[in-house]
Amino acid sequence: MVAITLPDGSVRSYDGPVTGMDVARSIGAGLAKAALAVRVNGALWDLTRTLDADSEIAIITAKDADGVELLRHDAAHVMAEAVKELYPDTQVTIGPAIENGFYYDFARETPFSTDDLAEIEARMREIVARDEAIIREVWPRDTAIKFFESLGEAYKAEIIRDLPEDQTITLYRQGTFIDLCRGPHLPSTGKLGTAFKLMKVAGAYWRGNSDNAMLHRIYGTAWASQKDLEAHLTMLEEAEKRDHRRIGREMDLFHQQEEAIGSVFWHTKGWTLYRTVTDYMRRRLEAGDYQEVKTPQLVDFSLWEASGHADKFAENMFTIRTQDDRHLAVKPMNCPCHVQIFRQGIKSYRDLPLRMAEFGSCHRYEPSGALHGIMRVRAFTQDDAHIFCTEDQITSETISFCHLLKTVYTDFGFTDVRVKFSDRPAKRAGTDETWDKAEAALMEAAKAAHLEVELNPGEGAFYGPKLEFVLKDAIGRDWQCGTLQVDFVLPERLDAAYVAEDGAKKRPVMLHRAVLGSFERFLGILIENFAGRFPLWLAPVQAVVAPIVSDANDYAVEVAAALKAAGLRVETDLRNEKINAKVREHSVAKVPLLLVVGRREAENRTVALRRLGSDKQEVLALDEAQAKLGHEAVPPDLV
RNA sequence: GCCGGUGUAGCUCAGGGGUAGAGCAACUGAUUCGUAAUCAGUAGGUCCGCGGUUCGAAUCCGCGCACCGGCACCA
Repeated sequence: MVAITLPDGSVRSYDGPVTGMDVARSIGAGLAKAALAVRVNGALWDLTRTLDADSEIAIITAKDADGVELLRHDAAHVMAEAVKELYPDTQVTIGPAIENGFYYDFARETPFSTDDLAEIEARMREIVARDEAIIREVWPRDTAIKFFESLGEAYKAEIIRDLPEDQTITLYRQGTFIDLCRGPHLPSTGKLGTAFKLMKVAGAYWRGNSDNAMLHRIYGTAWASQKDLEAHLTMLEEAEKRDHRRIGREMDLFHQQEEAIGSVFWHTKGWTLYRTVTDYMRRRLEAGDYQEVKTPQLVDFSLWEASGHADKFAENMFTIRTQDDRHLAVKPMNCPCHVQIFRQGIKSYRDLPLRMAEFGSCHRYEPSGALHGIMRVRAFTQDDAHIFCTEDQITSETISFCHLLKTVYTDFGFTDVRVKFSDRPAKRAGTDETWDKAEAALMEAAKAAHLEVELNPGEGAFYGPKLEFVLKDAIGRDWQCGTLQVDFVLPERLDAAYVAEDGAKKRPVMLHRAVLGSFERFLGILIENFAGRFPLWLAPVQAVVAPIVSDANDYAVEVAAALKAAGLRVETDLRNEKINAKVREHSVAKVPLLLVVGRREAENRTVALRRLGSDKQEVLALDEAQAKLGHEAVPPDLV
């Protein structure tokens, strides 16, 4: 007898061993048809695996997140089968499910072209129609290695060799295709359905290491239903429409050109946005008792050697040999310079915590392939600060930083924030004892700040562990912006010290922190998050006054002056165009407020206000509009 | 940096060994109009750059550059 407990708590008994499929069938034909896999005591299993002990199980269908993930994983296998049928000389490597879809990496001489995708996808649909049973097989390790080698599948053989000795080796067979896989899988290829699409080809290094061979990756997307697939494709189109490079051009915010690769030419409207953000941050920093500084662009290379940055990042620094044979670097970051300011004069424990902020203009020679609009550039400005403090102050400083961060993100409209904890990387400065101390201190501070952190092993900075703050935008994409890093190493290397209560010389701890990251990138994120439709306080042009007839021009100019006096960024549109055209153009230009004035308004000293995104009008007295809109346009920290 | 793709007017794009094309935008003129495109006309090009093939190259070939999508990188 086997007793099976279902998620609702009910228990079913079966004579002898049963499979997940047997249980699903005994519950109902509909469920049996929809079943993709089964969760057994918390682990996902194939439906065909035998349950020979009492278990708690749940039948997984495409309605479960796990079910969709299995679907995507199967899509990868079906794609591999299709590729092997069409191009038998191709080796298969790995092919996991990922967010929204799947990919598979193939090794072959000739890369796939986008034109091949249609053919591969058509073959995948045939394989789904064949409804091949997917069968799990357990193989002895050595036999499996020999088998894959005999097929010429060197990568698969290598994967098995690297698996732990005690790992069960499972292969999955569908039709004539057989693949090494941990599983589980759907019962047959037909269960995959038709809601998938191959998206793009790309290069990818074997095992993610750039020293290894480049494989050819095909990305696809797969969903539980055609409707979900279409919704996803629509979302991608929407994402493309909010591309910051496109909106930057359309709204005349900035441009980039060949003569200054990886740099931004900010146009007046973009720079207005930029200044609005920096002005806001400056006020927040002042309120948080930071002191602002400015440090040199060109710094002798020896300082970067002393800090340890040269060891790791020399190739990514712009350097200069001067006429008098000095070796300078354009600063790639601000921390060593801040330590130089800290070192001026004698610092006492009474000076701590000392919060030193800089809108630090930095240059890094980023690899050409990394550049991306204004999001990843070679010239950028960080909202950087270093907090020099004692070990005892790490917790309280972390708490107040988290407060600042939350306030700022909320003001910019981001409320969904995740936190990652990145600990020691393989290549690092400082002793293990120092790292133990730094990691423990940061973790404790994170707990005290009531943060729920996800572990991100091995991803810390070379000088210390870090918290990374990831925010979610309006269409669900993640952006890593804020960071807080604990550093016991740099103060030592650059000889920063303060005099403690007992008169002894001590090392401060440095907390490296940024809220936005870089202004360039953050503005890119803002542009994409709002799709250019900025909240009033951020909009480069907040209001346009548009007369209907030229008789109202003088009054329009007067209205604009009144709004300007109330602190708004306002333009007039006196062109000899119909009001329809003006409404359309300023709506397309994403101007939040449109004030239309005709003869009626000029006579009554009113304005007809139309807000972006609405086709309704509100007629207000000019005085009233001035007060009301002036109030609405105030940045959130000044309300 | 690596793999693949793209590069034609300000923008979106068509064309393709024989005088460079459209729509929108721009400019000029007319129109004074009540909430998402008024009409007419004019002008606009190193077809990414450099070399090669050819009587002739924007088109074919080679090299380079930039950008786009990934990978790797991200102090």
